[in-house]
Amino acid sequence: MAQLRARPMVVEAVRTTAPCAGCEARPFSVCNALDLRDIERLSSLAVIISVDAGRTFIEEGDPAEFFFNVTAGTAKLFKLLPDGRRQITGFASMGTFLGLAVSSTYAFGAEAVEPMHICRFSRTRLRVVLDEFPAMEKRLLEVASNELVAAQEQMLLLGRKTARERLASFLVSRAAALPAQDTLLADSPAPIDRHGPLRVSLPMTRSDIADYLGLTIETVSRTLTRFKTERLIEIPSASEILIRDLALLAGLSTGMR
Amino acid sequence: MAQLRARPMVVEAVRTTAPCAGCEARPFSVCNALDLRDIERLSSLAVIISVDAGRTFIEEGDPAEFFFNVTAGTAKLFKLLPDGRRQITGFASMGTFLGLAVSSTYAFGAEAVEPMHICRFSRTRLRVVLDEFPAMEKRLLEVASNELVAAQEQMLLLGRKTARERLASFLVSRAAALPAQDTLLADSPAPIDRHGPLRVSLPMTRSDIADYLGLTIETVSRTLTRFKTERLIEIPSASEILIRDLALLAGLSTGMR
DNA sequence: CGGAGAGGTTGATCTGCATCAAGGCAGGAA
DNA sequence: TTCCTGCCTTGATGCAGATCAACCTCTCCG
Repeated sequence: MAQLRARPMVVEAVRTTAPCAGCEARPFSVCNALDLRDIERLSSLAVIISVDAGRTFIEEGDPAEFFFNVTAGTAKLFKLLPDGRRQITGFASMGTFLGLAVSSTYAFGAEAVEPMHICRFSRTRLRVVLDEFPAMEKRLLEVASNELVAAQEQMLLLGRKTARERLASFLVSRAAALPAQDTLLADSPAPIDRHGPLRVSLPMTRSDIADYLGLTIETVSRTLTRFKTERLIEIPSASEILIRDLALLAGLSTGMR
Repeated sequence: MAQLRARPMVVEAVRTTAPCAGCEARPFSVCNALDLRDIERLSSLAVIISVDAGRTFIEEGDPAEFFFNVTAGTAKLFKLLPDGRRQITGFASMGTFLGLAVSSTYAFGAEAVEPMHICRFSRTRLRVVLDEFPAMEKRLLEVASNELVAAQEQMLLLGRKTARERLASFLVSRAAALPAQDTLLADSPAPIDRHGPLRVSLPMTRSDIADYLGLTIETVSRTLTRFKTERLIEIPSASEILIRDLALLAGLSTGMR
């Protein structure tokens, strides 16, 4: 259970001032609450940074100087125990807003699992702007509320579900998040109850999945293999899963058998 | 792991329109963001209800018609799996605001563990008022952010801590929450690092504690007994714990030994 | 092309906590 | 008082998932 991990240093490549107006992530993010004129104002505060895969860009306990908005790539958010045990509390992808804590230090760390682009704001300066734009503050409250609901769902998973149910839940939630990731054209309201095969990408390692689900690498691997032999999924490559019957998997995730 | 539970009906005793001005819970709640004039306005929307111990007043999945503000007593918030497994996601006491979800249905259930007084607002009507009082909306964002941090801490507990560490964490967090509960006089910033004995009350049952920590009743009982034999705590009664060395317990809660 | 290293899979064994089982204890009703 | 009834404790046993240990399979780089 206890495994120590290296702590990569926080280094970032600052790129340029942000062109919010043409931002691809805007439709998915809190920034969308503003109209074009206000976006201009926001733009002046934002700095876009690039983060390499494996790079830690938020260190738990460090002074919380910035807010972040993910515009490309995926990060894992995590908390550590002194002996190195790790709990991943979530994955952040395009449109995710980070750094909501009221405290003056970050309550969690964040590390890129894929190369990322991140929009960075000074906390103090964004706070001033937020007072001018109540629409954005309202949007942030919505985001926080949704994350709270997701967090409660994850507590149910971690506290009461079996390994099988955890993996099933994970795959189903990945599948549910899909349309926001690739179907930019269709404006359909998320085909969650689809039956046909569904391709899910897993940019994170088995170790990350294990630390997210409160399991070990071995149990994750074994359980996925078992799903495969049961014809619930296919595993074309380690980072890609094909769901053959989403409804069945969804049932499994809540303990139906 | 699977135990079915009875589902008590939702019945509430409506009392009267709320006198927010003299509300004892106000210093602890979001309402404190408003000045006396605005409080008057808020008062007109609030209805105070009494809830008996054991009564469910929020049913998971029901239409989310109300916001709630706890003014007295304690509630457990929980999510259920179809087979009856339960995860308690938190306890709500004086000052706690409930019902933040954006969704149109409640994402969790709530049941009183002690007799309660609750301040109830119509969601739609409060929303209108919130637009007028950005200070309160801002306060809600703070509350949500803090709960998010607490939720992440709980995920770490549920995903990665041992039974001993979970119980230690639970007792320590109960002790940390103490000053807000009984020390109204002193304005000290929470004596978390105290060493002397510290009295903690546990209004919830062992079953509730188990469902909050992702354990069984038996493990909770055994672990507390072990703490007692190790002279870390005393147990004058089942609903009361005396912490003999908070610092030691706090160390235990993060895996130090 | 080969070799190294990181990540993934599979098998054998162990163990912390769950499950099953039996009392104990305190408070309320008759 | 005695008898419930709900909650808690304690003991014996079982098992899901952790741990320990190979081995496989990529991918990258010389």
